[in-house]
Amino acid sequence: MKATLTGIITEALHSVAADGLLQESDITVPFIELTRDRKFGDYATNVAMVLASHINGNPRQFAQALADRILETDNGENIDKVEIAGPGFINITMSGDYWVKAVRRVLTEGSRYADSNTGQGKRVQVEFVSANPTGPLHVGHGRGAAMGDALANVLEAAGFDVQREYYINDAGNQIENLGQSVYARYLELFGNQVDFPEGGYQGDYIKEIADDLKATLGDRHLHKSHDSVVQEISEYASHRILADIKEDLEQFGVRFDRWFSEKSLFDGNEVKQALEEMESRGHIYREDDAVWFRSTRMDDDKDRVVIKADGSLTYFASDVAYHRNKFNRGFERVINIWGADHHGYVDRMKAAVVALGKQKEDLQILLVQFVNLLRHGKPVAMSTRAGEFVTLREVREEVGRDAARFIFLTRKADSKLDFDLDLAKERSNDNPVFYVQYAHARICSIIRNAEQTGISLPEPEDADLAMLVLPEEKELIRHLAALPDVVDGAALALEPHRLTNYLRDISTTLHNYYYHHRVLTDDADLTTARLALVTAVRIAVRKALTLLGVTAPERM
RNA sequence: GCCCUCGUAGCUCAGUCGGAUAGAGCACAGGAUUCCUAAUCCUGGGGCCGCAGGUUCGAAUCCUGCCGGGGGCACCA
Repeated sequence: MKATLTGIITEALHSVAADGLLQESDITVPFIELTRDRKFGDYATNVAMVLASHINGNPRQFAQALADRILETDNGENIDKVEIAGPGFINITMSGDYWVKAVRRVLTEGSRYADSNTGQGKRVQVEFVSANPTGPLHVGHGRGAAMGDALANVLEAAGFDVQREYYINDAGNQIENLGQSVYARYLELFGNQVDFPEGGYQGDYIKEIADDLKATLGDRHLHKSHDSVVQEISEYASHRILADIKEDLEQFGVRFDRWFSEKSLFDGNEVKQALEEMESRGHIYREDDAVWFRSTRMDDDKDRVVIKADGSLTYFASDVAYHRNKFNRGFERVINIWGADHHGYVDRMKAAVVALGKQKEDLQILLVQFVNLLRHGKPVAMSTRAGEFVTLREVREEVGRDAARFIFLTRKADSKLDFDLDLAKERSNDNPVFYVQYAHARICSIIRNAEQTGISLPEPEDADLAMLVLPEEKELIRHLAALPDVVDGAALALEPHRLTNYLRDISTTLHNYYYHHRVLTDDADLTTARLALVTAVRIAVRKALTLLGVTAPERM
């Protein structure tokens, strides 16, 4: 809806420029915001002040001239009133007709409401979770999963062509380490005394895998050579863990378009090709028997080794190959969601992307901060090393998928998150998930009651929406009209948490309205209008919840 | 030591491209239900936006320095 206003103001600016008050070339897209205080009207723009340095005379005078043109341009169609305030704000009050159209649009567009073409079909890849298949997903991965999935949804709604990908680190030493760990536990099951590998995986799940190995294969592995056994067990264990990860993510409502294997990069010789490309572009040198990437040229702290002195490749080398592969697949933008512990990796990865001929901005890296789990108000101790951690599965089974996803998305990625397990389970207004879902269920309940008494949901054009004159109704409509901007903003800023804030706000407004006014009244026309309004609110709430990957229950 | 990041109400946090009197939830205090779900609503107190400079008509927001929390600094994965 704001687009209408943007168009009007832009046209008015050109008109003012034609009068000689402004250079045509100084015109930019005007910034318009929904006012936070109704006494400033519905929308406000600061263009007059922004352009202050380009005009003769003071901003207020310029604002007045522009205000006149705005009214002229609109010709009474959408705008009621334009006022100049403060240092040169232009406050605009929209007409009742404008708001009627806003509601009607929600009803007409339904689940497509708030979708936009901002992304213009640009191909974007979102890579997230990508946990090593060496252990179960923990809570931190859950936050990354919720974040990546919601972000992908939001980008899709904003008109981007999105692909969701999980990168499987199935080629490194950690897989071997996993195999060694399982092998050690396996030997123990046959009474053999073994030294558990240093830095091996400690969790109970390792013993479970060893148990299963014994159950299915008996002592077969006891008699093979150490190396071949470890390789076999590594593969078995990592496949099994990956299957569990996939199962977890599915239960969590997160799906991927592609599971990309690191090993495939080696099999396809792509790591070597990537390094050759970097070399041909002049970013590689040799020193101390190792091969280096001159990443300092691209703002990194220090140069990075890609081939070690012993001839083996670094983990970073395959990451370079992976990112080269991504861009070769035609993605214009690549977004990685990493745990905050990968912080130190950002600069070198961006350097690599630049070295491969892309722009620094083509790769965006979102660092997701740690989750601080609380039980009875106290932090739950976690240590991945010692195998003491709360898994995503445990949290999901305890608090439910909706609560977990919603809470993970209440904060922006780079701030730490307190996750109160007790609160997440609570069925009270303290629990934001229930609060929002209840708003949706409440509307559904009203609609059910209406249908039971023979009132059917109105068609958008049948309701006389001009009857919605209460301040609370106007507030609801303003929230409805804001959703497209919230979705676009969340997509462009990569901040899905804006939607959780939005949901809380519109839910508060709905609960307030519900408490003070009845939807189903004795006045048939008024009832129809109010039913149309709450139906529109239901559409908006459901849309926002869906983008976050949270269900919108019809009854609770 | 160097780099990144955060610092906003007692607590947890929003704050859109730099705008008008900085917002919300929790907690605390008080109140609301003959009627569509009380999993709800209303009212209230609460602030040196870490500190100091700078840029600007205007700074929580941008720049510099300092203080404090967190993270990162491998020929580890």
